[in-house]
Amino acid sequence: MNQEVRTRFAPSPTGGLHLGGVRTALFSYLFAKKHKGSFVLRVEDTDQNRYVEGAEQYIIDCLAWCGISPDEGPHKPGEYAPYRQSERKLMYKQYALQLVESGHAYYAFDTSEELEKMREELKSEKNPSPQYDASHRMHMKNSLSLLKEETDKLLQENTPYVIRIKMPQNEIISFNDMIRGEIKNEADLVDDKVLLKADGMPTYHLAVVVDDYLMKITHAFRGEEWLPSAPVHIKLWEYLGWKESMPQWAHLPLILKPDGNGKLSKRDGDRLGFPVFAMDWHDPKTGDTTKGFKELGFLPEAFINLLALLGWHSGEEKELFTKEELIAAFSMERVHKGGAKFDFDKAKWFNHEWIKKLSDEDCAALVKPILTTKGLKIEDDSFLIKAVHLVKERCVLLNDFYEQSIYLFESPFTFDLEAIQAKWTDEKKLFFIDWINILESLSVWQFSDIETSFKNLATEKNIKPGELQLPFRIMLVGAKHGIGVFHIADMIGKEDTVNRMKKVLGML
RNA sequence: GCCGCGUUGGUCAAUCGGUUAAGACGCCUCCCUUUCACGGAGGAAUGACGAGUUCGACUCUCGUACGUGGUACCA
Repeated sequence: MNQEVRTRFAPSPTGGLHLGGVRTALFSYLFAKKHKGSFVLRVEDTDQNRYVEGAEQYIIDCLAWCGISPDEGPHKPGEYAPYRQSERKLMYKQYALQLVESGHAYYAFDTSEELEKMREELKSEKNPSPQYDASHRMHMKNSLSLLKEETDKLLQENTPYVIRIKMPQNEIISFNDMIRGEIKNEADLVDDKVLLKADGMPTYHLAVVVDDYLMKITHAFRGEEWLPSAPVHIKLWEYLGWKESMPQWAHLPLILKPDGNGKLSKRDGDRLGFPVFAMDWHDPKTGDTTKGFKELGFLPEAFINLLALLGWHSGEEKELFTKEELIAAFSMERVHKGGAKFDFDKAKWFNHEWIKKLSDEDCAALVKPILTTKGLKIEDDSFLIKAVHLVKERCVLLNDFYEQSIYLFESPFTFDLEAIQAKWTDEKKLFFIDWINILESLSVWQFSDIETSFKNLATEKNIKPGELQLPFRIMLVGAKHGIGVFHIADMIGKEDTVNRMKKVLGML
């Protein structure tokens, strides 16, 4: 069977897009592209209580930023539209009813109070979470326990109901996971999950099966947290008569918090000072903004690169991959089973490497808006490109370019005079006075002439050039950091160089 | 509680029965640079535990421990 590979990313639009979500999307994308297939975005908005305004567009924006845009989705309808589950509401009901008719599902009329009462009464130390399953369903109010006339009457009276799957008894449900191999579950241990809610919306369980079938999904990737409900989905595929078309499942390992154990949450990011969302998320309900990798100064190339290496490994020593290289190298056999702790230091290392790989021109284009919003005036793009070239290797995040290059654009306001005064002498002062005269007489202002005149004069005055470089640096930068001093002088020009020198000389 | 999944240095990880158990991040030392980085050279640091299979086990099997996920009319 040479059918086209189709994978999907199916998030629910309830808030910011988590690292783990992006990685699931990334792996689905890489797998699809590796096999020349399609990657679909399906919005799982079946819980109307959790719907958050703007979250869907935000997800689309995040994927676009990462460079893993879906081939089909609500924003780009293909032949399986609509891609929003709320808009497919009516389709699900017919399948739920089909299941009732074939005896694999049933109506349940229990109110939430009754369910709660059942759980409360059955709860014991040995069984802290009683389930709605074969052992109890005949004691509940449903079309299995009720007479047919009673059920019909309730339905005619428009009594609210849900449709639940009737899980089989004495059966081992097994399936093959692409990452974990054969997974077995005892059907008796799985409860009769709700398929169709009282509001007519499907639950995830029904919707994921129906949509994966209708959208011809061939490989379904999702987080490990779905493993326990997989048997329900397997039975659904079977009961609906679609078993031959069931996608291959892959349950991805979790991304864990760096300290301790457990799933990485937004709270961990806040606590430990790093983002968890791909891009800034503005919560319309609380008005809060949560920082994203993009706004912190990450490159999308670095972001997907680091995510790909969290749970997957090529087997070779190479760690830096472009998206195309990831597509070429990706394989499910090399995806890990165990969860990976997120390491922000390593994440920053990836970004640093990617910044160094970026061309000066491309880098400058990304840096320009950052510098201008922080108040720097950039009149000349070629100057910016030169500046970027000079400071690039010391910037880990795009935002670092501001403090690493500000002295190329503006004169410093504060000076670390102590650093000069510690070893200051009259001879050194005379040196700078004489050197200013020489610099002012230079007809051409260029790196090599500046450096040569500096060294020649130092030799002439019998002072070690190194002893003079630190004071010179403080005059130009204000502090003990930055690129080579003669490069700075070259960049800021004769007038500015001399002015900065005179200003500090006057302070000593 | 029950069920599922997992477990190689601090972290990411290679190894698909035989190696001195790679490499990267981070950390430490030194060199380069009289700034800060980059770069270079070194260093410390790993198979949860117990059985079994085998000539031989990090690799296979079982058990234990630990961790984690699930146990909703949320996904």
